Amino acid sequence: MPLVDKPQELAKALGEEACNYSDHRDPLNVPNSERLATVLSALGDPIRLQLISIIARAENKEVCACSFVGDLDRAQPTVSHHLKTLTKSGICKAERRGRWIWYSLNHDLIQETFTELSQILGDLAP
Amino acid sequence: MPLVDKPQELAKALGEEACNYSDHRDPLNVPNSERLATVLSALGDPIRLQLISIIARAENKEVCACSFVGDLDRAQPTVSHHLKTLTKSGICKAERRGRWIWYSLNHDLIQETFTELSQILGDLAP
DNA sequence: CTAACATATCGATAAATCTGAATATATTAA
DNA sequence: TTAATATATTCAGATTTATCGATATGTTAG
Repeated sequence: MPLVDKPQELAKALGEEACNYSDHRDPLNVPNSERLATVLSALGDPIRLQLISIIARAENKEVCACSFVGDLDRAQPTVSHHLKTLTKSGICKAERRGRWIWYSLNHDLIQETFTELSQILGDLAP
Repeated sequence: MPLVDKPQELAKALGEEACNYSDHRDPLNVPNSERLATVLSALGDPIRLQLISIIARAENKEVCACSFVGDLDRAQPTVSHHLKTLTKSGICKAERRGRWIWYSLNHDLIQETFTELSQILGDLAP
């Protein structure tokens, strides 16, 4: 942290090339950054990305939990743990039908997350 | 994990409503899921999202490291740690100029990540 | 060279996360 | 009700991550 309030002005006064230290007003606020981070960190795991990919490729866009375990090199409680992370973050919806529980993607949340990230990043997002 | 190979066929044979257990071929492969997860988990932290937002909003799309510390409620080594995470994941580029180090966003990587996620998710991405 | 500054790294601690064996819960079939 | 099945939860250990004080490194000014 600079020891003077506005080092760039001091530097200019001294004829130096200075950093562009400036007040960054309205940066992404803390609640929004935390909400977004919850979704993005839920996406940021290889097993969870594979789970999501399996759901997205499924015929009816929903997959029975029993179907995941064989495909992912993880034990059943681990898969269940990751499904819970996805559900808690809002990325997945879980619906019990009889003995089985079906997982599907929450399109709206994912869409919103993409949009918000695009806005934060400015013109570089798709 | 089902104890029979194809529980849905067994169930149909028995006249039950069964889950749609099926082989999910070519799911997102492990190396790709790990590469994507690295970028997404780097994005999935409130402090790092704020860092990114500050860079994206900066006049020249680059920010001197000295400028972050005052804005984020974290000590200098913590900010440096997060900047390293962003740099190692490829999201940020760091360039030293004189005494200062300037951080900018790697537009290409972010663009590619968005695109890959969109492909995985099918038609629900922007 | 020395001092001042900007930033990174080290080291230690606390907290969070991943993993799976064992077990509990919920549902259905018999 | 009992057995079988599908899934979640509990628990514990291992690994990773976040945090920051202290310190090291690199740069510039004098």
